Amino acid sequence: MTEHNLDTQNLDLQKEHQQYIEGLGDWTRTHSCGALGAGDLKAEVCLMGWVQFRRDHGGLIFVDLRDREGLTQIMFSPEVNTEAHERAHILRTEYVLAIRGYVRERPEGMLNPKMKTGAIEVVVREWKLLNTSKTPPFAVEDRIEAAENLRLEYRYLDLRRPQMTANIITRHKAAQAARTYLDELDFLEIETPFLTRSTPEGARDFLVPSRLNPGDFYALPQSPQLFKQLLMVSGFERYYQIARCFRDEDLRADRQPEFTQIDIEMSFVDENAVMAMAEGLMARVFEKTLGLKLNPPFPRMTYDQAMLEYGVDRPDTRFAMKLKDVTDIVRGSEFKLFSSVPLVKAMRVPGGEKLSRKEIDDFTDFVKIYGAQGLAWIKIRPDEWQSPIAKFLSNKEREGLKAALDLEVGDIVFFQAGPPEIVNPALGNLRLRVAQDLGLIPEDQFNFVWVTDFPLFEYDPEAKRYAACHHPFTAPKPGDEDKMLSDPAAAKARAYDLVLNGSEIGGGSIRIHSSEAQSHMFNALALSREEAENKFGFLLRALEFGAPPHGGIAFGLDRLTMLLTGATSIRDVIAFPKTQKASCLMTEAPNAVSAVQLRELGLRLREKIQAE
RNA sequence: GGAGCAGUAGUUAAGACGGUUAUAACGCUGGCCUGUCACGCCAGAGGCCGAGGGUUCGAGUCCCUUCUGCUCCGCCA
Repeated sequence: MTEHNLDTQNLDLQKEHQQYIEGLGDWTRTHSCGALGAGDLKAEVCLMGWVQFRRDHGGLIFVDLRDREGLTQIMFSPEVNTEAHERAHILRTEYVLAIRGYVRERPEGMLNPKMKTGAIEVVVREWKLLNTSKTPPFAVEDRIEAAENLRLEYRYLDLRRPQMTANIITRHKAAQAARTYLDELDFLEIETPFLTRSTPEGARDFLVPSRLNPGDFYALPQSPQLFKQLLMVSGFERYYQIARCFRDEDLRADRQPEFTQIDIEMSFVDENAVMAMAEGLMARVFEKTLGLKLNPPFPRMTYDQAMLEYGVDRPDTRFAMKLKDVTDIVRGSEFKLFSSVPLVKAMRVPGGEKLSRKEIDDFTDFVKIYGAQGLAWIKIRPDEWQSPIAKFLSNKEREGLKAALDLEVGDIVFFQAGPPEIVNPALGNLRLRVAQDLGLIPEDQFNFVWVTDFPLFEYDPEAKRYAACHHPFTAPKPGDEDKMLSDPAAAKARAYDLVLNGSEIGGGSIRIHSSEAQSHMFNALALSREEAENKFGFLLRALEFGAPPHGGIAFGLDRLTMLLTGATSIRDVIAFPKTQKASCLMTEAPNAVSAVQLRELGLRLREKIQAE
């Protein structure tokens, strides 16, 4: 969109410089720009890379040459090669060079401690211009200021920035660590189809029209779930795949329409075996990417405990500030709200007494996002409890709260009262928000926790029926089979999520492996035999042919890489991500297609949208 | 489907109550410079103020519509 103006930056000059471009000839790169150090002194080297900065002093020219490994200062001096030095005046940012020269110690006092290779420099004997470059639309460096839409439009330049390069390399290392770990444990990497059958459960499918079957559609997989179970029936015993998955849902800072799972399935195992394997996998990934030693086994927490103490099913355990159910304590309170709702929970914030009215108002607005009506609070001061609701609280209620929450002078207590489906997310998310604002979350800490014993079903108030919480192939906890019909809300699943610093990075379950049990599940879901047959017939038939007990887990590689790199957006760990409207600013996908293409597919657009 | 934030030289931003020729820094171009490292100094070029409409004598500024990016709710088994 700014193409023309961008061209005016140095286009004429760059065109003029193109006459100096040469081929590689017989030159071979000997080192990367991040590799040279004091051990390479006097070595004759050949480097190739991009001009990061040039410092042209007229007499001497310094260039920081960049490749994916790092930066090395190279120096053009007329005393070494007059012609090479003279020609080097044309160098501009992002020009591509090959240089031959020798490594030397920098002169006394000229070391650059900020640079990994700051003790040395390469004196250029001869060089070739491999390519010129337009002036980039934003600086290719880490202290980035460019707006994200510009970065995404010129993604190939954004990826040249050392931080982005490092993120993609970390992602590679994580994937590679997973591959070698699983290979060592005799897992087989098996590909499953991208063009598959739409199963209108769960997320919205991306659909692909079939030219050979006019009117029919493939769906891109939301996950390889059914195929990996079928591979267990096939007897492969241990499968993994670093699998792309597709979901046509709205995007978030940690959600893209296509994302990558480390997808794993095992036969003849229970949940402990899957979890132990997963812990070893995490240990390997953290060792190979960050050089960090983890200490499995990871702590475990039931879903019920997570909801009680953290209000969310993915607790961030790097800090306390646990929620407390105080319903019974304030049951008879004169504060009408507290005595009339099903649930009252409280959260003590140590040192929160210093929060200003403005900050509390902001928190109040924050909980309203989650449907809360307001936010009650009490400041614990030496002389009094300062609060809009203090006057409603009896001495007995005060004593009860004090004991339950271990209240101390200087604290603030926040309350949420209402139905659990509002109280928990409101207070659980407020916990994170407050901790962030007050700096209570320790950085550089990796706290894993398994969340187990998820409910098997959740009630869908719109459809007025129970739906599978995980997916309908998840096995119930032993002993809960009867509850599936008699008390669905109480039935627990053999499902587990791995949570790291409040992010769900993996989840899985032990599956149903008998067709009777699977029929029982469909019964509980009020799915008729015909519906079940229509949607999952192939799986049901497969279960009738000797399916082994099996279960598995899938890790979100993107989210995992976010945590490994400290990236705040999933887009920063994906080479070519989509915007919030699911478009690619670089390729301008999605785009209109020609009338011919539509005709071949037997499709007609409802609203006439002319394709170019 | 909904809420919020943002959009002004290539980039990042400033722009008091609506009032002369829209600022700055970085980048870019030219010149000078043999130890810089985000080199420095001097000079210069560079603008559809996201788009469309309205109010007004007059709009970057006020109003309406719309587009784009970001964050969030819903959604994501």
